[in-house]
Parts: sequence; structure tokens; C-alpha cells
Amino acid sequence: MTETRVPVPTLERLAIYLRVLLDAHESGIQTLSSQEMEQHSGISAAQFRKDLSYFGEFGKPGVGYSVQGLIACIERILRLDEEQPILLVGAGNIGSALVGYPNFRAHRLRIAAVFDNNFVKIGRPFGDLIIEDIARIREVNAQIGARLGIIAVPAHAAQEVADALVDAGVTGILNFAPTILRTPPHVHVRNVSFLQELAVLSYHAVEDALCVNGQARRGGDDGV
Amino acid sequence: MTETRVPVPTLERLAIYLRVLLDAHESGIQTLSSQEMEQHSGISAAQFRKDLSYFGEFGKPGVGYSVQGLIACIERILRLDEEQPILLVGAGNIGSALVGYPNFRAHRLRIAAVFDNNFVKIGRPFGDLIIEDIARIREVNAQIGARLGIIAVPAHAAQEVADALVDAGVTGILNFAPTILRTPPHVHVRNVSFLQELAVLSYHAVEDALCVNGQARRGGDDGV
DNA sequence: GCGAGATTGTGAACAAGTTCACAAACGCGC
DNA sequence: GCGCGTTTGTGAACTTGTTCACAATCTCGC
Repeated sequence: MTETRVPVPTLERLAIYLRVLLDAHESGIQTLSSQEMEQHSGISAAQFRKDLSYFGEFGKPGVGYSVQGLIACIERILRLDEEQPILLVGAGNIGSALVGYPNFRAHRLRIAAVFDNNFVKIGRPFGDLIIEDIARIREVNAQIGARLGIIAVPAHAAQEVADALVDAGVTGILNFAPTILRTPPHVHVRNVSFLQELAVLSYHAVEDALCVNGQARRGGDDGV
Repeated sequence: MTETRVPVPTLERLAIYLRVLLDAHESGIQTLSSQEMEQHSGISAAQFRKDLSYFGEFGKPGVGYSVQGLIACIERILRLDEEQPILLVGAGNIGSALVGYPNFRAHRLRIAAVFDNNFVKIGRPFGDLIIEDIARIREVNAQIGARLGIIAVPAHAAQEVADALVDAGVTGILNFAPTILRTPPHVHVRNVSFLQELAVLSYHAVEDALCVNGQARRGGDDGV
């Protein structure tokens, strides 16, 4: 357990382990070996052990891992041991899917407020919440103290929203808009791009995709 | 341009480049250097050139890349040069957000059919489409010939849907359900997990997250 | 208490992906 | 046409992440 920086892929997998553990707990399983984790998560036993080793020693040789104990530890690591409020910006289709997403609760993630800039929407109910004016985001978050924000607005408005979120004190942004966000170095951004995911799948769906060599070589530009 | 297998990260970035290029094209820009791409995409110029080198040579030394030409090439590589039909399964919140997602069109991705198993929903309109019975998916895709599918159903139903999609001829699956899918080797799966993304952000939002060493060590399990 | 069997934690070997740096290619002005 | 400034394409160095393999640790039955 050297005091290195934790690789991001490790953090991503931590969330997967947590899900498996919660399932196991639900099924009344008390103990889990790294071998069994491999079966349930698709992630190799060695990888699982290595990932945990960044944070300490959680298992018992010859036995495995206490399901309850490890759940608690991973939750603590990921700061999911107490409720994490989240600011959602954008009361459109994606925002709607998010407030209705049932799986947040098990991870103690809660959308604590919804914002939009559309005057028609402001004041209307949205799930359990009332849509608030994006202009009031700083003021509202002074109460809530959320560190996480979600951007679910069209691309052209995303940067502006990101600035507002940062101004309101958010340090982690989940961005659904297909744009690169410019943020201060202390703010972490993760992008969710359906297009990107589908593009990768599209490539693989037709294996032999190969652009013929020297395509765009001749002449200024070849029209399509 | 050695005939190596293309790294997945490269494919992911290709979609980003494409977006930047489409924006540039919209702005009437004819030519783009790797340097400028770095500015607009946040991906290093060297990385951009290396990525393209897997597929051929598309730039002109001393000049840069033809925007139009490169768009065409990347679209061809990603099989987005002709319309890609997609089967969507799950007419819930997420499905609803997807059929309403405006950015698909620019990438020639089109949700060609929607399926659900809820008898109340089947037959109802959903965006431009009518919700169909999941039982008919094979039959319907015999017409459509889609190779891509999206799973937007609760976790407990996801595996069953995956099997149905594979049976219907799909070879690429975008999975929104928080589960590991078991699929034949020729089928590619990509998972979109809001929880995972937020968990990573949650960790970073409170930098000093460190589970104390030797936590779950003593005794069978320590209750939470 | 002790040996057998299981499983962890981790340094070391390996693999994959990124960055560097530079020769080769190109356009432009004269 | 020739030299200059620019930009590409790519092998080589480097960095990051994964897999391996094994000593150390633990349980359990007798």
C-alpha cells in the first residue's frame, strides 16, 4: 500500500465492485473471494486485489472479503458513505431521465436541485423537485453545499453552465453535452457521450473498416 | 501505418475529432492543423496524428488536414458514412431521452425501432415511432437489418434483452443497465454507467479519501 | 497446537498507450 | 527552381496500467 496516486481506471472499477457487493449482500452472502468477484464482475481476481491494495488491506487470506465490511470501505473511499447532493442543470429529456433514475438511491446520490434557464419551465415541478432559475444556482447551493453537478443542456449552453456550476462551488461535473468544457484545474469533469460510444460500436459492427491509404492526399480537398 | 489492431481509445477519440471537424466545417473552415485540433479538442497534436496514422495518411505536410476530406474519412472509418439503424429496447425514461436526442442525426445514427415488454406501452407512440413487442424483435429486425442495439431497461431484465438483441442479429450493444452482460465473443458491448461516473467524481470531490489501513481485518465482519 | 488447503497482498515482468523528436513533404515568395 | 518556414507521419523512449507468481497469512479439523 504505497502512497501513490490512485489510477482512474481503479476508481471506475471500485464502483463496479460496490455494485456486485451490494447484490451479494442482498442475497445474504457474507464473504466473497477475489475469485468469486471475478466471476460476478468480469474483472480479473488479480486486478481486484491490486485495486484494493491502493487503499489498504481489506481481506483475510484463506477466507476472502467480508461483504459488509468491504461495502463500507468502498463507500468510504468513494465518499458514498453519506448522502451526496447533486445539482442538475437542464430540465429536458436527459434531465428527466436522471431525476427518474432509480439506482441513485442505493449509492446515496441524490439530485438535490434542478435548474433551467427557460422561463416557461422555472417553477414547474420536476420529479420531486421544483425547477429553479439557473441564475439563482449560487444562492441555492449556498444552502445545499453540493460538490457535484450534472450538465444536461444543449452543447451551445454547456460552457456557460459549467462556469455557473464552478462558481456555485461544484468541483466535479458530469457532462452530457457533446463539448469540451474549460474548467479550473481543481474541477474534475467526466463526459458521457452516447455518440462516442455508438461510434465505437459502429466501427466494430463492421470489422473491416479501413480508409484507403492516401485518401485526402491529392488536391486541396476532395468534396466528400 | 502498420496493420496493427486499432486501440479502442483511438476510436473513442475519432468521434471527438469528428465533432470538432463538423463544427469547423459549419464555421466555413477549410483546413485544420493538428495544432488547431489540439486547441479545439483538448487532445494533443501528437496523439491526433498518431491516431490517424492507424488508418492512413490524411494530411498535407506544411498545410494540415482538409476539413471536408477528413470528415469523410473518419465517417467512413466509423461506418457513419451511411445511415446506421439502431434498435432501442426499453421505452422508459432513458429510452425517452434517447429518441429525443437531437445529436444523433448529424452522425447518421437513427433509432429505427423501439421495443418494450409492457403490454400497456406496446402500440403507443414514442417519438416518431410506435412501441413494439420485444417478442417481435427478431422479426422486425429482419426488415431493418440493424447491427446496433441499445439496452435501456432495468438491470434485472438486461441479460434477457441482450440475448434477444443478439438473436436478432445485433453485434454491438450499448448498455445503460448497471449489469455485466454475457454475450458471444463476436458481440461488442459498451456500458454507460452514470453511477460509475458520479462515483469517480465523488472520490475526487473530496481529495483526501483514504480508508484507514487494516479496516476489515479483525473478526469475521464488522457491522458497517 | 499443527499440518493441509485456501486466499490475500505485492514486487516484478509484461503489455498497452502516450509523448517525443526528427526526417520527409509541402507551399510560397522571389 | 530554390530555400525557408510549416506541418505531417512515425520509430523510439517513456509512462501508465495489467498480469503473474509467490511468500505471508489465515481457518479448520484433529
